[in-house]
Amino acid sequence: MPDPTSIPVYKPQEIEPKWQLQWEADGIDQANIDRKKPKFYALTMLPYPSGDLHIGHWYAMTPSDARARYKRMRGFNVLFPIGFDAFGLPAENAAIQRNIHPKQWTYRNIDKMRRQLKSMGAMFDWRREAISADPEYYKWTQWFFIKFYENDLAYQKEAPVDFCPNCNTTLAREQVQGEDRHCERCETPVIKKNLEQWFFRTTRYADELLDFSGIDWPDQVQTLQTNWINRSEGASVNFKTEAGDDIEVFTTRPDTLWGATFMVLAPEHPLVDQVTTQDQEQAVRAYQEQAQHMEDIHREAADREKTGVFTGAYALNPVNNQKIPIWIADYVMMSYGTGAIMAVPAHDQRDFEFARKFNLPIVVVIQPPEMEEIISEDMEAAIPAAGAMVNSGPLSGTPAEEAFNRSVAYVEEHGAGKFAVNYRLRDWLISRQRYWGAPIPIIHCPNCGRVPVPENDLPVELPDDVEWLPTGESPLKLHPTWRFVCCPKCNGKAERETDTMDTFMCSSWYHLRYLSPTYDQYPFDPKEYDYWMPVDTYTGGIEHATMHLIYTRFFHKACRDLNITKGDEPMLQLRNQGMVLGEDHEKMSKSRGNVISPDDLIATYGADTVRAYLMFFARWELGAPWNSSGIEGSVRWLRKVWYTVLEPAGVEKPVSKGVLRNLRRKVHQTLAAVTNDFETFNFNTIVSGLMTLLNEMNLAKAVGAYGTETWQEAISIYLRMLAPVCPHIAEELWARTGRPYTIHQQPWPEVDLDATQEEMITLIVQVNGKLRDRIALPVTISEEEAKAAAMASENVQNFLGQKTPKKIIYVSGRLVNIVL
RNA sequence: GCCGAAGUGGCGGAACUGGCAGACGCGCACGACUCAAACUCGUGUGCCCUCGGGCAUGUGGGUUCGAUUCCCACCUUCGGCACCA
Repeated sequence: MPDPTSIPVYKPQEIEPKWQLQWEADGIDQANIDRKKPKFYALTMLPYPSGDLHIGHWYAMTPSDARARYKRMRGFNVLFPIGFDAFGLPAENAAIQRNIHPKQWTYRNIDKMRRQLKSMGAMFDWRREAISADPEYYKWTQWFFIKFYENDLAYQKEAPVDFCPNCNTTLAREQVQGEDRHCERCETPVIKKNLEQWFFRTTRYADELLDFSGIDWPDQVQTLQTNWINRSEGASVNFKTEAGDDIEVFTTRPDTLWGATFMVLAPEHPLVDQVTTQDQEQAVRAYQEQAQHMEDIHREAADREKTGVFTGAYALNPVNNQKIPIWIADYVMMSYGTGAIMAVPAHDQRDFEFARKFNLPIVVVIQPPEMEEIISEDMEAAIPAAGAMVNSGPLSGTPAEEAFNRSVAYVEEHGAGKFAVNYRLRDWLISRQRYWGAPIPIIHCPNCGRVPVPENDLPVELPDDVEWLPTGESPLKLHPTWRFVCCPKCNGKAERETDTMDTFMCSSWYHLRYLSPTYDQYPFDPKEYDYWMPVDTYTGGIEHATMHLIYTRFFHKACRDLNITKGDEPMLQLRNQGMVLGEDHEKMSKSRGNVISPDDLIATYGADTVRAYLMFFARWELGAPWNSSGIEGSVRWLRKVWYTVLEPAGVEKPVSKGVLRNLRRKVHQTLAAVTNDFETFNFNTIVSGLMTLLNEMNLAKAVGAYGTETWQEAISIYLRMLAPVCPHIAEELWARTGRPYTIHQQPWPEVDLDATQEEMITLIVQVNGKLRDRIALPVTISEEEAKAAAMASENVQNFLGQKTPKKIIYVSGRLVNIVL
């Protein structure tokens, strides 16, 4: 009998740092161009350096790392980089609250998080780390801005923008959330401000962004992006006021044009002042003021009663020259379409409600075939359905199918409008009135206008000596020297732009900076680009569906058109993980006190156990609540792995061939399943498969399989399957069983298909679809033999009684169903 | 209101292409080891039962020899959008 005390104890706290240092010293995770191998660029969304790596980071990154490791063992040359999204508001808030410079706060946090990230044992190539707040990084962020500016993809305009009074900065439309339109970061309701702001022309790419045909992205993300962009086809139609001013409207129902009985402008519409008559001026002003106050919170709540005011002016319906009143009402949004609508109360519910409230005429112009003739006086609601056109002058009688096209053709022929496409997507507002971001590299010159900073002068570095005064203005505006410069063109007195860029700008191209973070001739080394791009698998949270993931696609396409990048899409495959909730099933937060700290977990259990549990305990894309006792299962599993491999069996009797054949079958069946699961992101069944196999191995070990050739193969395959999930223990056991360093550069084992074949089947015997018996039979059984065996079953006979079966269904090798 | 996702034991979850529902793990119960406890190991664990079986995958229908899986309607939860013209 072996002496049990001679078996070393599994001490993850000892072996994990040991291997991490070894791997780093040997550079086994360094990714270098190697044209002999197929490349694989695996990317996990870069973290914000908040100062503490939380369990959500681990949950997102561990399976991504495991899959990258798996791909490497499959023979790919894998790039799996990491960096930090280091600009942004929290650093500045810390500066104000705790009197620490944002740079210092950020880089201190990065140091801490780098240590925490390393404790995961991920295969990050740290030589490629990129930090968006480094001048060497944001030099290129600024360079991209200038390229966009020079090619009319960036522009400045005064616009009503969403402004967070708490964060003291503007927000992109998608950073404003909920019915009360609050700031995504601090939940303060936003206000509207008219400001000169910088925008990127994302709308130019709206149509192309709707095309997902070249990429393997989750349906959910495609849906979210499609809804966000919200493309609608219709017509833009020009209405003239009696005074001759043009009011352009967009409509998706040009077939209802003859039913337009009034017009509505948004209260902020620029023409309102111009068209309003003297009589109505006071009422209009009052309404505008009221709308401006309301706007902040309630205006977009759909169930409000309609309100509005007549401007006193009239427009002419271009198709029938009818004189129709122009109203203003807050149910028309300045931010959508043209901020003006033609109102067709008979066929639009909102217009209907408005017309009823203010006694405006309702004219039916569409007659759906299945309805009786509609009398406008009797209507209780608008009729939005399609139908033949009626009361529509020359187009009366046009059937539903032709109504759209013929009415568009009609307005086009009469010069009143044209076919048009409208999007909900808006241009991306990138200006931020904050310090801790990449300065927008523009100089405002009284003579030359907006002048881009010459490339040689990049980066426009952030000054370190800044003060935070409670004025609500960016410290850059208050800096005595930074702001005032000479114009690069005329050398006259000029001023720098003091807005910085939205941090989503930095994260739109970080996957390119990873390729060559120290390269100083260009944002990236073209050689590296040509080898590694595009990203093969991108992983991260679904919350970025309508922000980062739209921006980065836009960015790539814009750069493609500027001959900077190649191909239509930056990331071929996208997968999203879910969220780890607290044990109370609530979202983890400090205030709830339900936060699980990964640092504590690795101190207690070791990284491998935490990795294994995170991959096992939930479906990755869904997430689940944390369970403190659940992790004990992973602890036991790895301990069992340890002893299964290292502890001799002490069984004397010779093992049977059947046991070995059975073991080998289980090993190769598991290998096939695990391989498939890695490809399809089913991480939880990878671990459960390995647990099941370990149990089988221990059964075989108990009857003498230990030490045989089959056992050796089982161990070799088992450890290699384990390596991506739990890299440290796999390496340790690989070394302790005398196998060559390093397990992480071993080939993924090949499935022996012959070995996976079963010799026996369990035939399921049903009577009328209900399970009545199970019979073990050789896999070679014929249909007749199987049916005969089923009929011979005692239990089946009990159910059969005197009856003769109507039909006997046979599913080869699986089941017999006897139908009475 | 519209769009999308998800509903399976006490819990997290598994189930290939329509074919044994509940793999794996947690928890729980009992047993072994121990002076004792923890650890570890073993056994059991959907519900009901007259021990033959019956009922069970959100609810109600349907298709089928057979449905967690396909179809229809509905309910609940979560996410997104929302007076979108």
